Amino acid sequence: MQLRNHVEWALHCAAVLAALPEGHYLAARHLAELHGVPREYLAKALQALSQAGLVETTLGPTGGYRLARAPHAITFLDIVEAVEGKASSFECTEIRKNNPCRAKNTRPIKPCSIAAVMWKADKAWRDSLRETRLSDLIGMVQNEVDPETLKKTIIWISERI
Amino acid sequence: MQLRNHVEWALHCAAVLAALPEGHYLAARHLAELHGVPREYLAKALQALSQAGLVETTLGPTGGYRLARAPHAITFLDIVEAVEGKASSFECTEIRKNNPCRAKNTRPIKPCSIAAVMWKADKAWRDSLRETRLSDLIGMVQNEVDPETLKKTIIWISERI
DNA sequence: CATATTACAGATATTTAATATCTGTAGTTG
DNA sequence: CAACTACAGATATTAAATATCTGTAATATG
Repeated sequence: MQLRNHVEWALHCAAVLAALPEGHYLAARHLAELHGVPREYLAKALQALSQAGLVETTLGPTGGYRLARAPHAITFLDIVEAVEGKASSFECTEIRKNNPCRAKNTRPIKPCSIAAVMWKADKAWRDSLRETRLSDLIGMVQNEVDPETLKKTIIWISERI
Repeated sequence: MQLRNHVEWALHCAAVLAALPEGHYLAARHLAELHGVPREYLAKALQALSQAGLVETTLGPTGGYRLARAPHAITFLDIVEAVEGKASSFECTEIRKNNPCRAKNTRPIKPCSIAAVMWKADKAWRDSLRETRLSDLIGMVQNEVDPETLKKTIIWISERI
């Protein structure tokens, strides 16, 4: 069970957008170059964020993406669900109804307790993702990169917005 | 992000094995028929349980599978990890190192805080799965199926062990 | 107004993983 | 010995992830 790389890309892009000066847009082209990922494919992930209402876009030169809400109002879960979907990681296919001992016209089966356990775990995963907001990230990310690179990156971005 | 159907099958099979009378084996063929899934493919999931040491097997007629430990000593996580692996649902590909502003010989990057959040959520998922044991299931499953089917199923199994 | 640039939807191709089956081998029971 | 089992490994099929391409409409700038 692996999350798509879109999730990783979208999270890193969102972290960058969260640090962007107020009102400016950053284009998909620059986000792709900054992270070293294919531009056209990253665009799909960004469009998913757009459809979920997490980012705003504008066209033309100086166009691109910016957050639609304040960083503290966007959680990891928002982003993960935008690109990966809201469906549970466990799908119950009701194999109980394949039991050869079960009469066809038996009354509807009660909820599957195995599925319930799996769904509870899925909920725990989502609850955990909901606990962290983009605003929590800003300090962390700036602290984990070396100062020289951080300085250059800020300049690099400022030249493209 | 979807778990493989092997997970669902393995959990239902384990629930059946947990209810088996002491010392008896149930063959993959019967587990497949009971759940209405392809025998050869289910066998792969059962073999994964065997390799993880969760079930014991024996060959020949009357051969098959039984739990290697008491139901209270086997958790959902044991079974999920046996068939799905222990790798985290989030893989960090370190796209930070693709930053064009970063000098090649920069000292090793500190742990990625985005990955840390994702791994924490993965841990929350696993912690939740570890909370439920096969022994917890026995009562639940017997309560969710109608009495007539349950009775017939117990007989059906008893004729095959 | 003209040009360059953008997001975006949709189609298409490629690669990888999931699903499924088949074959042969070795051990077990009666 | 005959029938049955688990199991490893090879192979085939199907679906999903990954990646690219094309055309369209909107926007800023000169």
